[in-house]
Amino acid sequence: MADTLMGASRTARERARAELTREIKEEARRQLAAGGADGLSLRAVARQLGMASSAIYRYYPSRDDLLTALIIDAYNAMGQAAEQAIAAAAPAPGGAPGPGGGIARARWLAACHAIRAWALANTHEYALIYGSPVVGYSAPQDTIAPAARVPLAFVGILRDALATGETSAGEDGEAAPELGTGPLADQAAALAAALASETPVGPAMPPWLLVRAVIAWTQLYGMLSFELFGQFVGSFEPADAFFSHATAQLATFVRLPVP
Amino acid sequence: MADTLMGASRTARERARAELTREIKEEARRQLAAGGADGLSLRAVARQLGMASSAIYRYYPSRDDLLTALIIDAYNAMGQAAEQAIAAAAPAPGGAPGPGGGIARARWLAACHAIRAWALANTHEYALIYGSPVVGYSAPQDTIAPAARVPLAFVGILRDALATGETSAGEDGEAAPELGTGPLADQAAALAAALASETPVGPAMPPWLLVRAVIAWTQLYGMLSFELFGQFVGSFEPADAFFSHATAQLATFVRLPVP
DNA sequence: TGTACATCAGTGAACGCGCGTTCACTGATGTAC
DNA sequence: TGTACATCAGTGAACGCGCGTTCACTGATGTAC
Repeated sequence: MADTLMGASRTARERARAELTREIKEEARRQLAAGGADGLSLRAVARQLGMASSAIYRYYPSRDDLLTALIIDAYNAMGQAAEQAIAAAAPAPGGAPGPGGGIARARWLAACHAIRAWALANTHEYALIYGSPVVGYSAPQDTIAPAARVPLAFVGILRDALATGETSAGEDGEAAPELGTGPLADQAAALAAALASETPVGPAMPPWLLVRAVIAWTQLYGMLSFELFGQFVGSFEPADAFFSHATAQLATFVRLPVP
Repeated sequence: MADTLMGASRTARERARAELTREIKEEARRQLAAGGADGLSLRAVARQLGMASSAIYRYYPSRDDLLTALIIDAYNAMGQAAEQAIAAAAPAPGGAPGPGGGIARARWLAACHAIRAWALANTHEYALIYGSPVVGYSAPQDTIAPAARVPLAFVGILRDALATGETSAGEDGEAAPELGTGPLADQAAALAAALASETPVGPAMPPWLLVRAVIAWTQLYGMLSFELFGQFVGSFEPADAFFSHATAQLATFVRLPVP
């Protein structure tokens, strides 16, 4: 009976295949960290694993497929880092979150710092997903859901804040005119509608706040890229203090006030 | 006597050398635009120019030197685009600029849009200088002055605005505490001092405004990279409206108010 | 439980490609007398 | 102005390298009776 466990004992072949698939990807990630996306070579991976280079093709039909797997993993790892930080920032031991505790702000800042920590620890994986595109490679559909994890996590924080009333941004028309009418207002409204229909629970994001969130997101990304790609050398390096300062301002910018 | 002109008639050899050096660089830039930095090959350049691949080495001692030349050119081209836009935004037909005309803001916005236009028109050159670093290449000293042109142009706008009184940010201590004390305040003060000693004329940049300028600069860069590297696909693409909106907010953020 | 056949992981040789860089050389351009 | 020598651009062959991918094959693992 011990044989019929969960699937832990699928055939030996299947277990070996799963394990090798993982090992190949891990070795590939190691080479990515060493030499960037262009330094990743199937032959070198095979060599390191002590197998013939042609054997790799039993697991990944081409180099691009291996790259895609790494890209998806990178998006997911970054997304997970953000999500875990968000969860840890507000343990929510049961019951509704307190109304004025600044929980959303804490979550926001925690997510920003977790993303930076992940990026600093995984420079080349970060470059793989947010750096200049790899020439001759076009990302398949499978990457878009993982790529959306981080943005969605940020949006989630804001929607929760609207739901708990931590931010009152949704109600009055006060800041709405900042968008005016025009293409941007249309794009933002369309995106807000798409978000609302995907996860219909809770309050909808007002379009203008969505735009602010995207601004914050590009800002975060710009800072990380500057730091990782060496544009801060000689000015704000190390960038810890600058990053903390800027993210705090960003949190306020997306209407998550200091408690 | 017509022979002794400016230098237009250095020896035939020297003229030929200068011309070929330029042609090699131009062909290299063409290949860069086609295939990115990794698609740039000395052999392909030579082929296109109808010469032996070894001949390139009479002009550039190695592939890295050619890359460096392209990088410096890219920084300079982008810097020039910004500077020209700034100059054009305020023709200054003589006499002191009017006190409350919003000239500095116009300059700021013009610079942002000029930079975006340049980046959109020269995607791969942009990626070369602001994308993920080329593996195995480390930028020599010669690149740092050209790289500073754009940031210095932005700082110049702000200093002019302080000088003309278009922004009164320098006088009161109002916003100063936003930095507090700590590493960031120190870094900003050091950078402000370095800037002041480089170009001693005019008012010094208050450190907190300098930090805001850097935030704006990272934001601008983040938006451009998102747009160019395809992260806006399906949301704010085309990004014209978003960009205009965000840069307008940034101008206000660095204390260049709407007129 | 034991045998016959099908599946599939892994091999090793090969194809065809392109690259950066070096080197001894030829022949044209420049310079000094 | 004319000759003798030095400089230097450009050649073509070669070195040594690594890559992605294909293909016919061997041998182990799984499956059906």
